[in-house]
Amino acid sequence: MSEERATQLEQALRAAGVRVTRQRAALLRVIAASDDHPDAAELHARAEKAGVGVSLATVYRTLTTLQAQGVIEKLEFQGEPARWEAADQTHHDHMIDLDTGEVMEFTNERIERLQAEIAAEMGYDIVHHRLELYVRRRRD
Amino acid sequence: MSEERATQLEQALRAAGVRVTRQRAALLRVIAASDDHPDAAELHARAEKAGVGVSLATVYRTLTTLQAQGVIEKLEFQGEPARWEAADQTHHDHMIDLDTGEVMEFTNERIERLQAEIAAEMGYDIVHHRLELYVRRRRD
DNA sequence: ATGTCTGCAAAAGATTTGCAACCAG
DNA sequence: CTGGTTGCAAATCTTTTGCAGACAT
Repeated sequence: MSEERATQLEQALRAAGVRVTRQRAALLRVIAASDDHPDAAELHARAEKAGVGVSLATVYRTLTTLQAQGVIEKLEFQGEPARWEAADQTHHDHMIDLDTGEVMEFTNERIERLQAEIAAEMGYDIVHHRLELYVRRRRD
Repeated sequence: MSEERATQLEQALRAAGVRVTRQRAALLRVIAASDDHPDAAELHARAEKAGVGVSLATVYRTLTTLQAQGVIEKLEFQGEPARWEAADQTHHDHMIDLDTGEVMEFTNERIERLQAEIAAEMGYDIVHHRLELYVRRRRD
């Protein structure tokens, strides 16, 4: 399933004039198989574990390329290296548990709408936004 | 006005057991006098321009200290060095013009409430959050 | 007096880049 | 074949830190 998704993306990349190298194909699969939010070093480790040699420099370059192609999204949580996630899901924001480091996803249509309204009122269009809730489990 | 604010903060710092050195007093004034969102290098430059010698290392250390005291807040916009702002204003979020780099502030009570509701529904309390709108001026 | 702060220079951590060899289309 | 890619190592950029001397209280 994530395997076919990866293959599907390869077509799109080639169509966009981006060469599908051994390294890129591997990273595409590693990302498609990840349901968490790995950083560059972690993706590098997973590719190696999958038996594909890739340099860390190439991992960074590939991430930038895939982001430009709209295949992945970059997440920058407070004070940690950037993390990445597949961009095929529907839009969502993140909630980070400060105690466990766990990252959860959520969506709220009303917030999205309000944001657009605020920008519009001030004469702007939103290109993208970032909403992160840093939380702690409620203890009662 | 920002001058008295700075003096006022010095009292609070001393009361909290934080020594008010020449460097800290200067940075306090530079920050109180800034209505934009300067980064460490910029604050360093402004302090120097004000005639107070401070090392960049001390600027960083001081910013961390002032943040811990709740005097300033750290802003981390996409891919730029961290910026800082005085924490005396009421809470607000930021809107960044991608073309000009201009940073604007806004507040929306409804969004704040919705965020709290979302966290509560999932069993969490919000410690702090980050909402940034990356925008482009609407052209019609 | 004394424990906190500072400056300097070196270190650290994440990410980027120059260049020669390599390989996808 | 040939220009886009890669690996390596070095460079960059921001921020942090060890240490010895300086200073606020």
